[in-house]
Amino acid sequence: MAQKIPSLHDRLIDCALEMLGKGEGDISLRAVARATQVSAMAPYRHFADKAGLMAAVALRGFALLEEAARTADSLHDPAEALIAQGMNYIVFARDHPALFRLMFADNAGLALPQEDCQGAYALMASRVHQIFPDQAEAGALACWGMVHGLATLALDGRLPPDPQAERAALQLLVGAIGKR
Amino acid sequence: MAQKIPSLHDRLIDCALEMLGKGEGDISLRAVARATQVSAMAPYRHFADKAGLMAAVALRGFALLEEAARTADSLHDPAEALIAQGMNYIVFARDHPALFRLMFADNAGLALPQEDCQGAYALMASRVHQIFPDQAEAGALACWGMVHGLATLALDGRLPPDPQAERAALQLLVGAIGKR
DNA sequence: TGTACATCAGTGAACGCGCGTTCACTGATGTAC
DNA sequence: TGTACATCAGTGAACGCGCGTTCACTGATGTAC
Repeated sequence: MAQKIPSLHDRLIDCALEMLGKGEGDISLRAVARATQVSAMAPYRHFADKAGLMAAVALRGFALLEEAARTADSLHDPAEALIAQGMNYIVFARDHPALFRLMFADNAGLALPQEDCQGAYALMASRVHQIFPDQAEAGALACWGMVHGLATLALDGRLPPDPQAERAALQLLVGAIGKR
Repeated sequence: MAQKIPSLHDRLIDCALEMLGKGEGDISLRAVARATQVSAMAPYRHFADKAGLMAAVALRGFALLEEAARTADSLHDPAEALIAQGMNYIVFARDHPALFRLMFADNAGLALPQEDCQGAYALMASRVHQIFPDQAEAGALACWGMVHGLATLALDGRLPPDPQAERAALQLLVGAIGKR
């Protein structure tokens, strides 16, 4: 069977992801082209402009984040599953700081289709709904907010890396929601 | 009595704050100099480099944030005071998006003295301690995380502006902490 | 009081840089007849 | 089967831009004697 040769379109995204993975914060279109061993102009065959490429990269990021959330969600106990989701969210951010930042960079700039960015959130909201249907909306916002805040603070060097402390904070919220 | 004439040092900071207030995200050193009606080189008389000026601006931001927290903290009921602090934190971010982003931009870059950035957090932590001494640490992290996360998500256009929803999320956490 | 000198805040021209993007092009591949 | 043409992916030189920063300078103010 024929080996699938990735198109330049996909290779550019892969290279950009890899560069972000190496911690380079601001990546330029030219640098991505360079890393892909292609001329500076080649990306324009596949993306309208730099923002187009970055949007595609961010979408891949959201898919990865959703995957991480789905893995965590496989736990049986609902509260444990919710907490695991949250912890994975934070781990994802720590593991892919530059990508995470790109994904949540001011939405107005990239204008991604909303439904593609909400997989992880939807999973979280559905667990909250299961545990505490009375205040599902506030609970989901609370969870997402806390988890996203801890992730952001960690990336910005405002928190000592201490998963136990983060888990304790999450448990406080989830446990409290569950026990009311 | 002599009118105090602000030095260029202070005027540069003021101008930078004003530019950030107008929503300009990335401000260049040259642009600040231009706005202050001074040559591109003049800032170097007062700051070692661009990072030096930005650090000074960020510090002013932290002072403003602490002030906002202090105002909110004057409420009598401890839980109400804590919630008000959190709401003011979010309001501050919405009112000064570019400044807020600068303040929390990757700490490694600016290297601000830690104690000058923690006024608002300390106030929050002390209320949490008052309400729930048993788990003061996890509670403080939970509160800060949630509030910072909601603020960040709001700035990045991920949340519809809905203070009631944010308050409900906060109440869920604070109420739960208080009632255990 | 006058003079000589040091300090200080700000100027203005210039540097080198990497960037996003434009332009006209080349050569390979597909397709109609 | 051959030929003529269109399409497509990629090249490479060049553009204009704003940036942070350097450099040598100017002119005003303070200070020692």
